[in-house]
Amino acid sequence: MDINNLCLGALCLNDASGYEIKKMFEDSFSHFQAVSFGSIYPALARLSEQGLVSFREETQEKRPTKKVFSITPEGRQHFFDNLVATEPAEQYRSDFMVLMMFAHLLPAERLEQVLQSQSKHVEAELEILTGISSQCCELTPGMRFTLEYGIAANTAVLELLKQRHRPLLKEIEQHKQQGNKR
Amino acid sequence: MDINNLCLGALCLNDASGYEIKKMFEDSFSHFQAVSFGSIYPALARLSEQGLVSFREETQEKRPTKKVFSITPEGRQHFFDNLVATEPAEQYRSDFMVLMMFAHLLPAERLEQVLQSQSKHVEAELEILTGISSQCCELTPGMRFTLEYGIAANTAVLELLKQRHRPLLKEIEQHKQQGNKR
DNA sequence: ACATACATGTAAATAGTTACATGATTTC
DNA sequence: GAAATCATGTAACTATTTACATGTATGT
Repeated sequence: MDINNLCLGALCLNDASGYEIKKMFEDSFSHFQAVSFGSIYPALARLSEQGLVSFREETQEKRPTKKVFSITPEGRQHFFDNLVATEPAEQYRSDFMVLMMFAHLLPAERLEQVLQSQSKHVEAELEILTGISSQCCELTPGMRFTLEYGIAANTAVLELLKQRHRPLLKEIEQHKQQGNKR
Repeated sequence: MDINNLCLGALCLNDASGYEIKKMFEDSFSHFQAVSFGSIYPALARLSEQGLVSFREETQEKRPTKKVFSITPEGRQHFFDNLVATEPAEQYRSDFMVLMMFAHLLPAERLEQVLQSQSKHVEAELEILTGISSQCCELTPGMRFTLEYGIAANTAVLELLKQRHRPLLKEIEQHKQQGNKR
């Protein structure tokens, strides 16, 4: 799903400025989609040209004037058509996994750091997800499901990380010594 | 981790041609790193220029001649330095999650398809991972860990998908009707 | 005084993918 | 006769990020 449709999706939920869309993404979508100002603003300009969104300028006291975008009926239809045609593809890119593939080349202290850092990262993710889940009551069932999904995956890998942390370090040290002997 | 270092990593495990590196990636790394011929061949050319890999041409009967690359001691050092400095970052991009965020906009049949397709996808992934795990005995402990990690995550979400599939469809239909009444 | 939050936007750089070009051999 | 596997490589395209440019207000 590209940035244009992601912006339309965000505007389906609420009217918002480019800046606010970025925040919406950081809060709700950041776990599975990335966006930056450099892609949001050009996308909103394109969508506006195509008549898929409209905007009004809102002057604020003590804050810069902002452009608040609304999705138009055509925009809604466009988003809907695209959504229905979107295949549920996924991709997971992980340098952590690459590091583990080559764990036998890493110094023991570095490996220790890597595992610790990964655990912290997964724990933090888990806290954010459970936080949203408990704080927000106005979520759609689908949104609630995305949270459950993230919690399930992260809980499982966190348990694995805790269980296997120490044994793994030992196994890898043993493996290194076997390699040296031969 | 960029394509240059990924190629060095592959060549750390075995001498290989560009074509074979692609296959190695498809077999072992595809779950967490993507590569294509369009990036591998230029990368090998660059690495060769920099003296980080060397190659010999191997003529084969009934097969095209291939360039078999080997990592040089400098290449090994370069890979090692980069590996130690690599932060264990991760990113997960998912159109499935986007679809679920907007599940209340999807027709019931399409939502059904999406959930089914996701389950199939996770099941397939799980089969591949358990297959590698049981067939290969010569894996390093780190490599074995990456398999365990993938299996843990996929098992957890598959269970969730199975458990929540039917109830979720109902909840979303209810939510749609509530929205219409208001 | 410095960082962060608010707010919009552009341009260069990056890093890849997709498609193309070429061609033998084997399997269905 | 078509599709898949083996094999290398280039070039155009795409989509994005990063950095820059500009400015106010608030908190530390």
